[in-house]
Amino acid sequence: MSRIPATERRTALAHAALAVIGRDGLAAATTRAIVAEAGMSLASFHYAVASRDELLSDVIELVVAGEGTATSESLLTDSPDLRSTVRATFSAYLGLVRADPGREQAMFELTQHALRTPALAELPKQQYGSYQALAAQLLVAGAAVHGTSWSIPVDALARLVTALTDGITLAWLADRDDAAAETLLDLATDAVMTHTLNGAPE
Amino acid sequence: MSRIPATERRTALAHAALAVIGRDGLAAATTRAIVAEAGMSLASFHYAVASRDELLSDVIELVVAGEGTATSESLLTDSPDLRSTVRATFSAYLGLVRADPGREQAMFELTQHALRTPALAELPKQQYGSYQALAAQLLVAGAAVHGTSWSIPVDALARLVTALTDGITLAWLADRDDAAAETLLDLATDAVMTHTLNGAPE
DNA sequence: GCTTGTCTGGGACAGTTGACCCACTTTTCC
DNA sequence: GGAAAAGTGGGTCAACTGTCCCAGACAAGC
Repeated sequence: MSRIPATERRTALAHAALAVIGRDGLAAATTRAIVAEAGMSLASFHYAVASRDELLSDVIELVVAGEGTATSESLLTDSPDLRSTVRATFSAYLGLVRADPGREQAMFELTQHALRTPALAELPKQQYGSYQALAAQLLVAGAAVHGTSWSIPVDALARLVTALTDGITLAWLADRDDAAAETLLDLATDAVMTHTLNGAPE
Repeated sequence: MSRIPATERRTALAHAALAVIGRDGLAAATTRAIVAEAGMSLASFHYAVASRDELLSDVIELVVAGEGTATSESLLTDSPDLRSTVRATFSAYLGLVRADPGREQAMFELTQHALRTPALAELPKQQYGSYQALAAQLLVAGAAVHGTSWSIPVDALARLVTALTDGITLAWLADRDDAAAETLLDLATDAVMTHTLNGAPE
């Protein structure tokens, strides 16, 4: 193993941990599994980071910073009207979930674990703030493209969008029912489109 | 410890496990913690159940059977109109979450663990089927009381309601923002009311 | 060139966990 | 009443986990 400064090792470990969690789950992300994924020796772990929980904190910060979450570029499409845009964005998101279910499940597992761990209890708040900020950004951009705006505060609508995507994801993870998921995407689109300035859900 | 038949011990262990998971999380629900909660000796555990995962399977079946989930009686209220009923039911649900956050978190943890465990992988499908059936039941009952019905299949609407409640719960668990949760309840109500026969969301 | 500080590898340790074994007691049933 | 079955308790085991230690290798600065 070549010599790598501790700070670099730290971020490499966080990335490795995220990979392991996505593939095998949080419970399988032991210190040994993480260093194996990163190609390091076990001693490097505690040289770079004080404890496993501290590394998990780094992992969540990684998620908050946007990695692990989809970027707005990958979700925002150009469609003839706002309704199509919203629907296409929901659809693109579901596509990401279906392409890598483990990664999305990793987000839930990290949240649940952080909520149960006093030292990490503040992180889910940031995590969901990050999600909602992404949703808000997409909502503003989508409305702007089609020269419209929303009839209620974007923050409130962003929270709705985040709740919907979480719910859509959990339901699909549980039963993998593609048809039902598509129908739910339609309803989610309706729910958002109710709050356009012109008001008409059609 | 008095003598108890193995089948009774098995259900008692499942209830104890659910209590431990709700209080301390799934990771803390070790065989020793569970038997301590149930007031049994460790040997009784493996006499009543073959493995820890088998007991967790029982726990999820408990959830599917309705325990751990709110009953429709506790959620269905009588309100002057359908919109008020829907809104009050959402509100009652959020009240349950706020009263015992750990219990609702336990549901998520059980789902995530089951999804990662091949032997339990089928259970989340039943779990979410159970949630959606409860939602469908509430939707039908609510519409019937006010002499209306829904403009789309109840199953599809039930999936939307379940997705919304999951999303509302996760967001509240993460940031404990009561005001934002109330606003989100309004939007969730709008999303459901869009699909009444008369159509008007007002 | 040599000292100082940074990094690395292998090994070790204590604690916890799921599982299990065996001797014992209690119930059941003939 | 006695044999068979059912249930109980304590102790034990191997595996795994997070953490740490220490001897050595490398890089940087004087």
